[in-house]
Amino acid sequence: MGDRRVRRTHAALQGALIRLAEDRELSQISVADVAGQAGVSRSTFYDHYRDVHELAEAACTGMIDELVDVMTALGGDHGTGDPIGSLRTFFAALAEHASLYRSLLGPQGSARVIDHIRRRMSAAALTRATGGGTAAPGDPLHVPAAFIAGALVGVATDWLQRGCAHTPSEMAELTWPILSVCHFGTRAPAPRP
Amino acid sequence: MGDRRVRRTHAALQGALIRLAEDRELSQISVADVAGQAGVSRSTFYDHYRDVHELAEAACTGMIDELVDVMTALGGDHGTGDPIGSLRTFFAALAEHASLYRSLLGPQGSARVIDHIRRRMSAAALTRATGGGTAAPGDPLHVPAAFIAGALVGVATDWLQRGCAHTPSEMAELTWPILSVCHFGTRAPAPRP
DNA sequence: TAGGTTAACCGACAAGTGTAGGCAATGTAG
DNA sequence: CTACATTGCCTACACTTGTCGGTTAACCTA
Repeated sequence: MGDRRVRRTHAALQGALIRLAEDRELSQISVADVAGQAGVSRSTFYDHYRDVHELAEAACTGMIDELVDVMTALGGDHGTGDPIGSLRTFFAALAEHASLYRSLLGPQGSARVIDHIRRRMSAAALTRATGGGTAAPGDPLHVPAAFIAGALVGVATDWLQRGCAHTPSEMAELTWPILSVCHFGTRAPAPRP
Repeated sequence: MGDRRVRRTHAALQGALIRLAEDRELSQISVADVAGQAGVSRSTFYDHYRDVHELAEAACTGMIDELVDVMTALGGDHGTGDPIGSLRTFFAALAEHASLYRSLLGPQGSARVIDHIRRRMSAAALTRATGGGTAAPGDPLHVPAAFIAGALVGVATDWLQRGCAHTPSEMAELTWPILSVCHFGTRAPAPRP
């Protein structure tokens, strides 16, 4: 199990895609491009991934931990931790590879990657909301989790598409006032009459 | 101007795509499929649209008015109107063409369509926030607009992917408590100390 | 209705996609 | 170290994609 050749090929393909997606739109990257950049034959690509989108999903799983962490680090109602600092880390991680994320999340990007990132962030928020426990498939807590995850993905995408007009710190300061009032850390949010 | 043939071909292609996307994933729909279903030659397709994603974007622009309207209809801080009713309309419009929207917004969907819907909803929210005026490119109000738009797209996508487990009314009731506290109708949101 | 305009179709082309079978090199287990 | 299993590569194939000119027919305007 865990053949060394497989790990090498996976790393080569994922690295090649990341490199290419930094100066080109994802839709303009062909399987042949990736295989060539990775020094791997085209048929080998298909031995591991079905298409470019599947590779992109695999490639970003190793990159988005910093993005997902923001969901668990956010204090929510409890006021613990440093939520603005977490948000700054979130936006800084995006800025670190701005052109890459713009290529993946923008209009020419991949619905698969967008869905994957949103899903992981939503799952993290849900885990936090249930206090580490697991939620039933029809649990209403899925709604606030998807709400927050989608909101942050939306803000991030909008920010990247505008060329990162604000600094990560400014974005954190602008986002927190809205996010803080979205009670997503409690099981029974109290409706406002 | 406005050649009748062009309108007919556009309608035929958009209708064909909508029909096909209702029982197949968007990624499994080829240009030849759409052209055949529309009774149009393949080269004619390329005379009007660059690829399936561009057609999908055009096809949904005529469908998402009900989705966009929720942004302007939401009362926000003013408490005017019937926000829960607007949200119900929003989710009901999604449910009306559930399999189509699932095909467009899901992992096998189109980043172009996702981005387009989010952008239009964000623009509507921004217009409402500025009271009908126009916002500068770097205006901080872009952040809450993108926040709300992304949140609703996220909730909608999550709901569709779970097979619409709740009714539109339930979704409206679940979404409103979170959405209502996100002050997006005022120019100067008051930060919480 | 007669005219020029232009959309739609056709055929063909290079390039990319996805799949299959066979072969050589590498890795792992014994 | 040896033997077996697996990986990666090569070749080849049918198919799709995106783009050309050139032709026919429909459309708008006057």
